[in-house]
Amino acid sequence: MSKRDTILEAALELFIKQGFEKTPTSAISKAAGVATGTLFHHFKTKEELISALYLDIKLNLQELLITAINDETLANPQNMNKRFIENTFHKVWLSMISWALANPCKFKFLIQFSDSAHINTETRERVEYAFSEWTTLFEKGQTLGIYSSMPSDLLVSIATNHMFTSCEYLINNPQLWKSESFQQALFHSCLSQLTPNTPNNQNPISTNKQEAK
Amino acid sequence: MSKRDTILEAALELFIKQGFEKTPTSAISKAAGVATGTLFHHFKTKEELISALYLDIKLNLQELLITAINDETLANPQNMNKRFIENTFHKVWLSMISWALANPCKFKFLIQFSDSAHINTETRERVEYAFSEWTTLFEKGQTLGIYSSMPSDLLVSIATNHMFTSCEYLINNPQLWKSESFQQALFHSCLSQLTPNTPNNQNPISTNKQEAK
DNA sequence: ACCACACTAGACTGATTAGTCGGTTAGTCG
DNA sequence: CGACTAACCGACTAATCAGTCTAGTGTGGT
Repeated sequence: MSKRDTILEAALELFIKQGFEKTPTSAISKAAGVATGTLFHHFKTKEELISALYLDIKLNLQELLITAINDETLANPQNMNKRFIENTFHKVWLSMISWALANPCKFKFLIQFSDSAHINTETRERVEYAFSEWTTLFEKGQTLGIYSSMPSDLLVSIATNHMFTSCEYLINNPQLWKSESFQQALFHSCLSQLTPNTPNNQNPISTNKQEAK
Repeated sequence: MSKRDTILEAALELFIKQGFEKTPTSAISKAAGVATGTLFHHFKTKEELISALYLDIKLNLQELLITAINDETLANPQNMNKRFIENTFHKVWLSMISWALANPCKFKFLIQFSDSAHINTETRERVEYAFSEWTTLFEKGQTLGIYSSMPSDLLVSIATNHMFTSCEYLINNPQLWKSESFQQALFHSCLSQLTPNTPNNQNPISTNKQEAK
């Protein structure tokens, strides 16, 4: 592994344990087993190191989610139907949680520092483009009536945050993920917050399926 | 207003704008219009200032939510029925959002720093007791079958995060809150993610799989 | 008038830390 | 080989910042 990656890895671990402030660059280089000079050879400033780490992680995740969306799109060319949207959404959901469970440190980093003032706007913007595909998916779903008519960016936030919450919980309780019925319940929870407020799912007595359109 | 409060207010504003690290105590005292000595007279260390600010804000919010729960409890002595749970939940939800809209800075502070390593465990624990009432409410709802049977602490996390997400969105789009139908849709969204997975609103993806466990 | 005390002030200091610099090593290519 | 370059090293420095110290100030009690 390159020294650059070793430094990033050491930084990630220290940052989520102590935060940016309480992690001097000296501690990072020491943990990575390199000299201060090496660290500053690869990253001009501490801020650049933080940005690089953020980008590394965020791009890694975004690529995964984009892949999930595109795979589904390719598998289903006439992609404006209900079934397609539902499948894609489920696939993204699954990718997200699997990634978090496989990369708990990276996930924690995002949770802890996505809102942080240390990540500057420019860095953040270099990565947000991926959300457009995600937003498009919701807007398609809205025109088909399977999602609530609230603003689509709100739907995106709600869905994303539900996933984040789920991931956080699963990292602390990984055994739950083995249960098929739990997975279903969790996905149902995520999905149902996006569905419109129809009489149907407000009143459990009715047995009619909703066949909108 | 006491100098102590002036300092806390200035600190709050600077912290959410720049983060803890980039806000030296000198900047805080300057913004508050007091001398360094005064700041350190009221707070022994910078850390203590941060903790005090966190506690101030968090206790303020917790008290509000507890009040919302208790008011409802007093108004409805035989409190084990479905209607009561629903009303209480709605009241808490409303209190939370109203508070965030009325105190956007405090709200942002919580969002940004609740997970931060700067808030030590001890400080955090001094405040978490309030969640027990909240958890109890969900457990009652579960025994009545109106909430999903997922772990109750997961339900609490999911509900809380939904509210936080909603608040964040509303702070940036306050005009939406004026619409009665939007409020209803948003509340429906928050509530429905907690409801059990009945055949009625079950998602089609899981229907072809074995449900028994 | 006088004291006691909580509060205020801001220059100062010791410690820490981001980042530099001059020099060494390791790899590459003609 | 020899010349060039990128990666690496760690002692050093300039700057910053948390927290101290000493010296007031205003107020209320006696």
